[in-house]
Amino acid sequence: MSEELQKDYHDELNTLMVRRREELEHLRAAGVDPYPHGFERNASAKEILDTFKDEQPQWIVAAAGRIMSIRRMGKASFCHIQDMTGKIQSYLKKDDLGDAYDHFKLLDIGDIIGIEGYVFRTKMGEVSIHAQKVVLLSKSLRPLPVVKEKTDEQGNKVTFDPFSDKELRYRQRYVDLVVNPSVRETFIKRSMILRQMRSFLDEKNFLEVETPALQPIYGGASARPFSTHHNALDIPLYLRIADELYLKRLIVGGFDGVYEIAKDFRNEGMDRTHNPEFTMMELYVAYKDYIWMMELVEQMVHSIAQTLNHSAVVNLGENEINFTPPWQRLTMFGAIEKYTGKQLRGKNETELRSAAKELQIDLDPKIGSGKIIDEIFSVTVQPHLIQPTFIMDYPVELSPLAKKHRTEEGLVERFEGFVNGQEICNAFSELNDPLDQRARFEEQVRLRERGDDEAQTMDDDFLRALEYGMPPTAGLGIGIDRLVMLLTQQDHIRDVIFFPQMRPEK
RNA sequence: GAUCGCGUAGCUCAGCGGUAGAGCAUCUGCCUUUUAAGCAGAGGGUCGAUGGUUCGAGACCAUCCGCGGUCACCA
Repeated sequence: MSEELQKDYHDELNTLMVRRREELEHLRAAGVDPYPHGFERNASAKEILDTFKDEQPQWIVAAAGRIMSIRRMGKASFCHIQDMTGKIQSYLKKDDLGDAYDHFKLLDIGDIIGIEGYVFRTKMGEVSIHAQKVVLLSKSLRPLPVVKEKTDEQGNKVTFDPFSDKELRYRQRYVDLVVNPSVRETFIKRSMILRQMRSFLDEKNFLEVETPALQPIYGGASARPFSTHHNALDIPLYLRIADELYLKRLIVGGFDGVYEIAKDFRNEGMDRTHNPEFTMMELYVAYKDYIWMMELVEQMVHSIAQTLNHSAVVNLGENEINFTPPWQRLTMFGAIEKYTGKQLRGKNETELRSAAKELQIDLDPKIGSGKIIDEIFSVTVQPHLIQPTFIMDYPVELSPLAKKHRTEEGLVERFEGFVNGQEICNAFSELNDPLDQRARFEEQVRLRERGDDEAQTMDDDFLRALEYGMPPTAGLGIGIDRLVMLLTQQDHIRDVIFFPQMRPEK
């Protein structure tokens, strides 16, 4: 490295990084382009390992990837390179490579190289590439965490010094992905889940659409929004907390089935199951109701599980979860009765409060009867809902956008799906009576005035749309991140989001 | 937001008042089928930051920053 460069970097770079910059200069001096423009590959690590047969004629492959380990033995070396499909070993010999072998000696773990050679099996039995050409494709200037693996006598993989610092893993997800193969697998599964969901919905001829993420009036859920400002219009705007009201406008507009997979944003706390931005799938289908929607959810989730694992069963800790339809169906009041012995249907607020007290549930004195029932439900019932279960028919106060129950006074046609004690979807027969909807909004406005800052706001344009007439419609929302957590056995939302929200560094 | 815990070499960690340590990685030498390669040697740190206590602080105290767990709010 030139003295100037060294001086420039000396204060801020550790010796490992200075060292790599020096190697870069040596390679350039030797006429090696450390950042060439491409490399023609014809095999992946996995293909080579899966298809190699010892008795086959010589098979020349060209593979590329990141160097993950090097074992140098004087005039010959072994290294492992890793591509998207896995790792493959390569054997490099001075006799075969000449000058290129000397250049190889300047390479490090983390560099990206291309290797051409024939596939063989080493004395120790590992399928490897006997290199005839090696070319540097990208010189790495930062040391990669070195994670070593060994296979013990029982055939189990033992990992040494895993890259495990959570802060580093999330801030530098690119490193996490390079070094922790299971992380890469989880995100590949996330993609497969989304792909299967789309193909399931597309096959039913539902139309994938896009609606505004920047909204002058936010609605469709009970949550606090992020707010921002549009300079040219000089108006406040909100990041959407849900797509619901826009998608229903599209049903008014004459589409029979629309869905959107999009980010929603909610300005609330973060924990195991909450990230401020998260992915939601919402689906609306004209001329259908919530009973129809339950069957669709069962089928869809089952088809996703099946595609992902070739099985309807997912192992989650001690539980074996079976997604095979039909799922258990319970009404909300029926479920509470099943797990507490108490029948709360038709009880007034005072009676509900005393029931809660008997169950040793502390309640906020401000909340009304709907929320009291919800609270009792989530404490006494929800943890028991391990196998996929639909809970149906919620109190009207909890659901200002859902249609009144066709027979049960005071309830709405709504269901939530629960798996492993967690909610995975929310759906209802959509409220399409414009006068009823206006009254529900007015009730929400009253709640807001009483200090409930999560109550929904009046949306006059949405009401205008309903006044033109919306067909009977079934609607559904599925939190994609939580579904992915379930199907990939991750217990933190951060582990299914590539770049979870973090405080900025420094 | 409240509360508890953590922050030491590139990575994973030990040290808990008395000269900053280990393994891997890195560098030098030897080594042409190794695989946590091996053998011999070497370098590498404002111990998260700032104040304080002390003859002396990585360690004790205070404040701040970052991360994590739990609770609250929520999907």
